[in-house]
Amino acid sequence: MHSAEPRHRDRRRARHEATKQEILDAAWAMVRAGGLNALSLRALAHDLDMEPQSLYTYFPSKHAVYDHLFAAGNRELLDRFQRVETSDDPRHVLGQIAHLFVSFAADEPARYELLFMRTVPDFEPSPESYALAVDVVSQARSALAALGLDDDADFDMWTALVAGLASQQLANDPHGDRYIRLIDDAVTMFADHVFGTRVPRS
Amino acid sequence: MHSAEPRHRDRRRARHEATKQEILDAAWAMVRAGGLNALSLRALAHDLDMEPQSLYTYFPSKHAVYDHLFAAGNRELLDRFQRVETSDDPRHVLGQIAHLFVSFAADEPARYELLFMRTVPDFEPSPESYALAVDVVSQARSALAALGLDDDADFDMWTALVAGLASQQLANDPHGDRYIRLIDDAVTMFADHVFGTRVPRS
DNA sequence: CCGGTTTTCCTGATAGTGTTCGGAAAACCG
DNA sequence: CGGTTTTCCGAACACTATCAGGAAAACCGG
Repeated sequence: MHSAEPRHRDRRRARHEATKQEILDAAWAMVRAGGLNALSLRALAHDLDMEPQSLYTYFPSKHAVYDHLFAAGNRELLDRFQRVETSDDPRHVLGQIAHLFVSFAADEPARYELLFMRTVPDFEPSPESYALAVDVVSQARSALAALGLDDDADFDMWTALVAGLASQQLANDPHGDRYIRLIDDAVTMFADHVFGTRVPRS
Repeated sequence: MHSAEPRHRDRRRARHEATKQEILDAAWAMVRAGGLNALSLRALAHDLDMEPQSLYTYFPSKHAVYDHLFAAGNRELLDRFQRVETSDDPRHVLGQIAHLFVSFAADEPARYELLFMRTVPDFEPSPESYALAVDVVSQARSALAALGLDDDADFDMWTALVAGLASQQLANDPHGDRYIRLIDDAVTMFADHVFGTRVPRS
């Protein structure tokens, strides 16, 4: 079984993909430094010692760059999901997921905003990238289903709670842990609710 | 006790404020129709049959327009807060607040985004407008305190929960009620948690 | 009604954005 | 070396917010 394409194509593609990655790296750096909307093709080209128009050799538009960042972000999140340890204690699993998610947000606010808030005007992910986002959701959904939570309402409640903690953390205390430290309590609250346990308060 | 300023000043100010309001109305319409970032000074001026530069007679910048919308939004929200009925049942009060807030978001997504998400690049409210936003928060805080919830952690948990419901509603089902119908359940969950009640599930 | 003051408005220009076109330059490989 | 493909850039377009200066208009006291 051999490739139908000549090898020099591969090498060209390799170079192409290489500089494409350079552009994406520079884009990440720019976005990390100045926020999602600080991404400018002119500044990006300047950082890479080229003219802005040259970027169009690698990406058909600025939104396409965002789209790649979007896809990469979802892959990273999906990857972290895979690392969740299974456990007999549902609360332990829920706690891991919540921490995973809020940490993902706090680690790089811009990335979280790109994936979950509509911070970039008019940006919509491509079908392929959107599929990754759907994967993330279904991953979470099946993780909860494995705990016996197969009701849609329970899932929606869970996502609202966790997303609420994440976005409040970013908005009100981006460098602190004001909402992060509420996570365990939130997990308890949610678990008590869906599993039905007595909750006397000290 | 008479005014120190001559009357013609008042009349000029009146006209000034009148067209200022016209601009804001047109801005609301534009934002309502096409989202927060659809606000363009050129289009705005066109709608009002004037040149874009003339707008600068009434607002020093585009952000100043946003700022007025921001302030008006906060006043509206504050107003709705005032309408909350007092009750012996804390859950009833919490339910009202939650519904109030999520409805406020669902009624006009753009307004909610302006107040609570950072959808407009580089926009920051003026000190006066920000003071209104602080008022909203302290209003909510004292409403919860009146129910015996004077712990900061409880308040943060509450805002995270409600904000999570609101933002998920806007993001995933803007024209439906997928998260709105979870509100009562969310209130129960929160109340059970903070007040410590038994919650067996059917 | 007139004259001076104030307010409003527009013409023209600046600097910035993403993007398209067309051709030159460079890289590549048989 | 020759021909093909890929990469790059100069010029230009359409759009954005905004600034400067002067003309037009509104206003009001005399």
